[in-house]
Amino acid sequence: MAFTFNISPGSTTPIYRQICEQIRLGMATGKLAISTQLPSVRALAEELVVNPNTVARAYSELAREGIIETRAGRGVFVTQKRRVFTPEERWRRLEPLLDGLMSEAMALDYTPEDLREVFEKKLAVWKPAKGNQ
Amino acid sequence: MAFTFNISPGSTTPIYRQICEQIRLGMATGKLAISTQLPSVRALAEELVVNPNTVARAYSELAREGIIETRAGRGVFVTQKRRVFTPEERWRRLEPLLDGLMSEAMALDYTPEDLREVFEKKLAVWKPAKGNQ
Amino acid sequence: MAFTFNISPGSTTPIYRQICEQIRLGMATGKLAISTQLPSVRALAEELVVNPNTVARAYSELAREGIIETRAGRGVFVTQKRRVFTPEERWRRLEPLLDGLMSEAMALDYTPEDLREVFEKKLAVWKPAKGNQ
Amino acid sequence: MAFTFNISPGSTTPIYRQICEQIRLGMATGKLAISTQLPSVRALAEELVVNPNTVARAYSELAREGIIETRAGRGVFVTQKRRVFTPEERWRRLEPLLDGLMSEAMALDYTPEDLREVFEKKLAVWKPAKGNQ
DNA sequence: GTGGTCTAGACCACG
DNA sequence: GTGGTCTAGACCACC
Repeated sequence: MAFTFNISPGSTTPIYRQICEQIRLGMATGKLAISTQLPSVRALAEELVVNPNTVARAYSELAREGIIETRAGRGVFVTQKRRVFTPEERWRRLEPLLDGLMSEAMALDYTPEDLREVFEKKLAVWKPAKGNQ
Repeated sequence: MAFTFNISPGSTTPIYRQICEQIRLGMATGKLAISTQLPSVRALAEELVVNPNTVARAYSELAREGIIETRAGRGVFVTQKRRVFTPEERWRRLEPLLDGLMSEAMALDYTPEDLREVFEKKLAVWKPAKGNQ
Repeated sequence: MAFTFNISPGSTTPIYRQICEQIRLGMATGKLAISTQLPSVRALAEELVVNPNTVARAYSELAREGIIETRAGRGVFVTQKRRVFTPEERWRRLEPLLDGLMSEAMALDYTPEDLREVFEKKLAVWKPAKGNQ
Repeated sequence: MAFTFNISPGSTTPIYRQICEQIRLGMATGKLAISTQLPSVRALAEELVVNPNTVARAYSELAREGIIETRAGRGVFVTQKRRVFTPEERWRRLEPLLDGLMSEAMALDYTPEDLREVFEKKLAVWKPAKGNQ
């Protein structure tokens, strides 16, 4: 499998979250199909040169969301995604990120138009996800 | 009172950051005009039932962004926004928030269309900022 | 030890700022190379006999300037310097220091020639910075 | 007398210090000759729209340095400047400002050449002082 | 009265 | 172990 991870240890976002994002992005873009096997915690940790605990945390996060499944003794696999949040729960989680984005954008003097532009650009990267869900 | 704050101490986003966001939103929507005096550190701390240091931190953050001005012994004032950061730095600060938003939205099963919709709704709230700066 | 700090708690300049200056000087003179790890907040606090918060404040100041990088759980590292501020902002921050210097020098009866001499002497100490950034 | 003050209340440098600087600069450039009478505390406070205490503090600072003299019931006058500091004392006061300047300049990514240039420019403004001391 | 700095010590997220 | 956040309360400079 040709899936490669891209982690920047110096970023402000935690490494375990970056790993989560990479896997979600991989699924979204179709690079990680359902039932694909992911590298083991140990293997991925070695590949990314990070602490195995960090990888384990990322996997457990994804497992809690039903995105991946660890089958005892067999490995970690991408699974059909289940919808586990209520609409209220989803909004409760998303809204602060949206507020944070707007607030920071305003502080940085982005115009609404500029912000929309970069938003759409980013969205285009994620969009291929749709067909896969 | 002309401006009321709304803080949730249990949130994952730090209190000082929530204060920053509230003030930026107030400015963006025109509720806080230029040269308006903000509540004193101690007064706001009492109102929000938080430590004065927490408020002070929020204020100093905003001051560094050039959004407010603190005059020793006189108080804190809303000021004409200055452009402080280079374009590269602005993007460097905004992009991770955008990535985080996309990633979380996808994890929550938002479709790109849903996400765009809530984005535009939020943007409309902030947009009045433009004419006021 | 590769780098020693020199703090005077009785000075008019805040301790956290003295720490910043020491580190910037270290980098400027090449004693602190890029990707060098700095002492941990707690370790440096103990060494200087100051409160950990004071050290943390100095570090966060430098991080905001793009001079160092703090990686959660791993430590603080010297980083490649980024240009963070707009030219206007840079001058806005430098000019008052220059004015203060001139004013104080004149109050102390320094002649322009004397002042230039000590200026050049100090500049020579900092100058090695250039090749290192 | 045509001497006018120029105070910015929003600056980071305290107002009383700005007043001191203005008067020193006035003397330096010859606009305030020896024996010139300065405005009274009350009058200057009104002119600058600041607290009279602030003006009083500036005057007392200058008086302590022997730059001005308040003659009971007659007013405040510019006087021959006396040298009141030992060489060590002078250096002890000047050096931290010089260090702060260098450190900030380095943090802002000024090259030594750039810094020298703006230093010389500022010095040129102060230079006329020489003939007057 | 105002904000700025510092200390002391707690809790949490991250690796 | 690391840094980030918050609280509590002190002292000082400024107005």
